[in-house]
Parts: sequence; C-alpha cells; structure tokens
Amino acid sequence: MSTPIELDAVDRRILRALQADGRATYDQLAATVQLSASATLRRVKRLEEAGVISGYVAVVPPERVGFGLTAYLNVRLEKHTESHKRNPMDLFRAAVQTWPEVVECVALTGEMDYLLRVVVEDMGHYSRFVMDTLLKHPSVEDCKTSFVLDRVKATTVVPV
Amino acid sequence: MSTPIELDAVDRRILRALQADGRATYDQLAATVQLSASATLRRVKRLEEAGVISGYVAVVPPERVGFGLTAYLNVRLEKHTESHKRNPMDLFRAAVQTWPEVVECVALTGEMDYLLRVVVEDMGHYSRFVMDTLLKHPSVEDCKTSFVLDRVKATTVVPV
DNA sequence: AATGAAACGTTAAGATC
DNA sequence: GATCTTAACGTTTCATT
Repeated sequence: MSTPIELDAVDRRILRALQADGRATYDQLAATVQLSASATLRRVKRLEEAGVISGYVAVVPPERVGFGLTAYLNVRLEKHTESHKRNPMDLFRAAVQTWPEVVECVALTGEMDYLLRVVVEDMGHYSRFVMDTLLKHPSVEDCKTSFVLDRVKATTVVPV
Repeated sequence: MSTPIELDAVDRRILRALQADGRATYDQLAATVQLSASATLRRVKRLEEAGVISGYVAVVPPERVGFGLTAYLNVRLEKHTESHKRNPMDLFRAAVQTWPEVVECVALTGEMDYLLRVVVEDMGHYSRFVMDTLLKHPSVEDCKTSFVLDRVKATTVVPV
C-alpha cells in the first residue's frame, strides 16, 4: 500500500478506462486496452492491491436527489482555546466528520485555514447549517462563502 | 433524466451502499438493504435509468500515481477583450477543458470568478502550469493559489 | 405494482500451458 | 500473456402478495 508503483502504458490505459467506467467487464476492458481478459484481470488486481485503485463508487449527481446547492466555505479557526478543552483544530476536524453537509474538507496554505465543500438542498438548508452549526461551533472564528453558479469541469479522474 | 425522482428509504439505502462500494454484488447489496437480490437489481436499474446513478468509477488516489500536490486556484478573468476575439469567459471555459491538470472547475459567486482544483506531480509542475499556461492565457487577469496541506474529509458521497 | 425464488446465460477467478 | 475450467454473479422468468 505504501511502496511506489511503476505504471506502464497499459496500466495507465486501464486506469483511464476504469475511471471512465468502473463497472466495465474484463472482456470490455481487455478490448479497450488491447490485452487478453485474464492478463487485464491480473493487472487490475495488482493495481487494487497496490492501492492505486482504492475502490469503486457509484456517482450520484447531487441535483438528481434534491441537493441543488453547492457552496465552498473558507473557514478560519480560533487561535486560542479554553485551557480545559482540546485545541480548536482537533475539535473542528472531529466535528467536520459528523456534519453530512460537508462532503469535502481540506487544510490549506494561506490566510484561511480550511476549505469546505458543502452540498445542501437549498438556501434555507445552507443558512441553517452555517448559522446553527458551523458558526456556533467553538473552534470556528469566521467563514466566507462562495456559491457554485456553474460546473465548468468536473472529473473524478486523475490525469494518469 | 430530468423528471424528479421519488426516493424511498430502500432507494436511499441502496444509494448509500453503492456510493461506499460501487462494485458490491446484488447479493451483498440485497443483504445490506434488506431486500431480495432481484428486487434490488430492479431498483438499481431504475435509479440508473433515472440518472440518479449517473455511472460508476474507480477511485485512484492521486498520490499513489505520482500526483502529490493539489492546489485550489481562484481565477479572475479579464473583463474586456479584443473585439475580434470571443469573450474571455468562453475562451477560458474552452481552455480549461483542455488542461489535464485542472480536474475540477466551477464558476463562483463573489469577487473571484472561478475556482480550480489542480492536481500536479510537484511544485515544478505546478509552477510551469501557472506561469506557462494559466497566466499566459489571454482570458486570465490573475489568480491566487492555496495548496492542500491535509485532506480532513473526502467523500464522493452525496448525503442522501 | 412490487416482491421473492429459482432457472438460465454471462462473467470472474484460478490453474495450466 | 493466452487458454481452459469451474465457481460466482447478473439477469430473466414466473408465481405470489
């Protein structure tokens, strides 16, 4: 899982194909990567065991299930804390895991500490999340929101 | 593809399960959602045809294939253009599709026009992308970069 | 209209060359 | 890397509610 993997051209074709269709059969895969099905299967298993393929997921467009609003939130944490509590960073990171609206959270360089991608049903839902949950959390100093107007490019794909 | 879909509790359990493991067998799925395999299959096909499941993809962690650096770039476009050319927005959107480093691009509310997620091999690759490609593009006025220090939460999952 | 059980065709997985 | 064999799986059918 942690050793670096050498990928040849065939491996890259396999990864591109499986990032486009994670349920392609080995016969289909074999045809697109120009290899026999059994050799293709062995390479896929090798890639899975090496952690190059960490799993397979169904893609569910949020707007098809009633989550029509996506926002990016830059969050800045409190720099100090009450001495009997855990520090703001640990508190915040633990809280983020429990908030279903937050589908992605990364720590960033720059003036804001964290970037959150938040997926909600509508503006009411967004407003409740920010007012009642995020800003009420003791670790959070403030946040800035940008709403997504349009998806220009969205790929689950790593450009292997 | 465009009609709203009514999802019941079983549909939601199926979506959660397939977002966690897109290659679960129908026997496995059936066990976790408390339904027979054939009924589960019929519901999955219905969700696929309705576009609630738009596809299945293999997940490839960028760092496992040599893409160790992720950055978020806020991009501001030129507000005017040479009259004989297309406007900056159309130029930029078309260019973004051709840049493999840009795995995600959304138009945002707020002072910056676009947010890009950029996945690159290292700082040299990042630097070349920004200096030689992004900032040289006639549609781009300027950009601000934040590098990802740590993934706190990363889910492909819509919280259905 | 949706389900569950069983039968049938297809695919995955392992052994061998 | 390819071929062959068998076990597992996906899909259809049909009776049932």
